[in-house]
Amino acid sequence: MRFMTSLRFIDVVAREGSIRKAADKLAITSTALNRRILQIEEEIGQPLFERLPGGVRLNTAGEIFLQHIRSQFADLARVQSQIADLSGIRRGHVRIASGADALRRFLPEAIATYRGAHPAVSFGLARCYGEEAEARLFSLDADIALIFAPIRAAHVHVAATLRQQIHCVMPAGHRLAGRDTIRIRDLSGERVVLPTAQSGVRQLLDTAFLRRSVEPDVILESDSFEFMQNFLHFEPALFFQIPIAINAGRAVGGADAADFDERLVSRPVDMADVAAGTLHICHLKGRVLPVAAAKFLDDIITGLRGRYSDEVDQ
Amino acid sequence: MRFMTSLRFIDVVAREGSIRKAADKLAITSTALNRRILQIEEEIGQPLFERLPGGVRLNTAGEIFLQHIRSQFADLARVQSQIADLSGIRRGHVRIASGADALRRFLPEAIATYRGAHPAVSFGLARCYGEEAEARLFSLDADIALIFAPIRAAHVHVAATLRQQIHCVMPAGHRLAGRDTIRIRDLSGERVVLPTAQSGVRQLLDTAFLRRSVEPDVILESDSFEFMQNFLHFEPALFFQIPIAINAGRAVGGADAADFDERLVSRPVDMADVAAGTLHICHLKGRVLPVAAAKFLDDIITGLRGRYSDEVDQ
DNA sequence: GGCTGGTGATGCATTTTTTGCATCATGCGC
DNA sequence: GCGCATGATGCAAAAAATGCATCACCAGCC
Repeated sequence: MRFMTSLRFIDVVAREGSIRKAADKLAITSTALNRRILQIEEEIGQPLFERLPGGVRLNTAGEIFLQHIRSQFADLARVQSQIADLSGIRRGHVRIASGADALRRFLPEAIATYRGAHPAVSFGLARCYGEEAEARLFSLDADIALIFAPIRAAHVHVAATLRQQIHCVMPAGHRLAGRDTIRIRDLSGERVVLPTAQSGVRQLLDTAFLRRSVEPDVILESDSFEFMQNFLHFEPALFFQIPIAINAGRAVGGADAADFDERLVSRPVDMADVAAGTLHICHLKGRVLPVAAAKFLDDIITGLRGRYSDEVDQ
Repeated sequence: MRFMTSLRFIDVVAREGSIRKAADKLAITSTALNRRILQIEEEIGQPLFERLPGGVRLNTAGEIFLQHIRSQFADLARVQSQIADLSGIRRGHVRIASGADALRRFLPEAIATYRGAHPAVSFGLARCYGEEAEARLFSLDADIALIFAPIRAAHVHVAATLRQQIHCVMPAGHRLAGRDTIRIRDLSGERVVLPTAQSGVRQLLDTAFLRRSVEPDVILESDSFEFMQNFLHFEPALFFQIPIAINAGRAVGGADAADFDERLVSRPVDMADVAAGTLHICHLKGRVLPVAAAKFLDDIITGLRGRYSDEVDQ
């Protein structure tokens, strides 16, 4: 879009914090970029950046204007996708910010299914924790966010929630594998593998450990569920996931979960010990999503309701 | 705003229905304008106009895109007003679409009061009937609408309502001037002056006449309240208004309404005959108004609540 | 105190883009 | 069929954006 280049430039300058660096990134000279910015500032009637010896930084007016620019871009994308939709083929690009839980099985399957119906739609996925996911919604770098943690910011609209009980995953031969449910007191002294402190699963577990005064033997912390799961093949230990991370939305069980690692079993942690967490499926409040994103959002919500019925709220 | 000229051009072409006419209006040649449009269509990837022998007309994609353009302009205005507000002085331009009722006394006073506090804010007023006012909100040609009629469109957000009983205005010496309230049956055969059929007041009256099988002697129809009121000085007749049109929001009475024409008196029409109408104060649903418009809206609503207390709803 | 390495701003020549004129092709109304 | 309107296009002139070289400024550092 030719007529938005100057605006895109401002966005890049703001992100880079320097006109010269931004010019490099944009493959133009710093002087051309500088003059575009000066021109826009003149048209606005006020400077948007404060000039520091080490570069530039947005002032308050700039912050307001940048937010406007980003919303314009997002809205243009929506309009383009809507126009493309007129010709029958659904086009577009859907940007998702997701925690590590949903991207294991659920999102790959959901995206593949959607792309089966609409091959012209492309996807972008950023793996991040709740707070960053919310920030991405706000800066319009993401259309949809899947957050397994409480929602902090008021600008986030929760389109649907999915209650998820924490499950304990262990080697098939583990002494706790015979239980139907796992109690927190069973974990005392057990070797456990935990997600990092920012993770929603970890926060629920930490609360439970504290409340029951249980101190497990934490032998590994990681932000990668895949790594932790593979680790269990080499050293017997317990680790924790929510159902959606274990198999793409089907009921959790032993043998019937075909795509789940056969050498591992998962057992729910007793609800009396650990409260169920909530997966929030969100977008930015007040925003009209592009057609592709809106339909994808619909699809995953109806898909989840079909599989989880009771646990999905809207 | 240099970077939006092409978009503004599209808006003008769409309104004019012809590239050449639009080019005249924009003081450029038709070829330059034509090429700008071709360029944008190429960037979008689809034509926005269909070419007819007598000019151009938006196609579906064009309709979508034009709506986007208008919302961009409105949003830019909001951003500019917000940025200007940073410097302490409130600037901006508020565009109001109002029926003839509110612009008699209420709006002039409200605008003057507001401008007393914020002299850098300018106003635009378009007098129109309900349906057009709603269209103006939608096309972003108006920020705020005051409509004394039922709201038809779903895209209109009603920020506040004001119930208004219809009053009958007549020369001080009229035989009905002695009554406390006017009954519809009193009007049978009386000479009356009525607003045009699109007016909310007229619609309420027509319903009442029909229901009570009363046929007054309609000697004049007009869309100008001022004209009708002045007419009463030359030929005794009855005409009808709502309180807000008679005096800028104060209780309606005889002598205490100082700014009301002294040779005329107004009496409420009995509520058993004519239902009270509703003045709707609205803006476009989902839209964030510019600072100046938002504050003005607040002001008039709180102002009305102060005067009318009971009849104002939010 | 001066030097270095970074920043954004500016004058001037060059390149790219936009504009205007003249003209063409087309379709409606009389 | 003619007149008159429309939008599209080739080509030269005007305008705008760009790139180069350079200036002015500031922080950190020796």
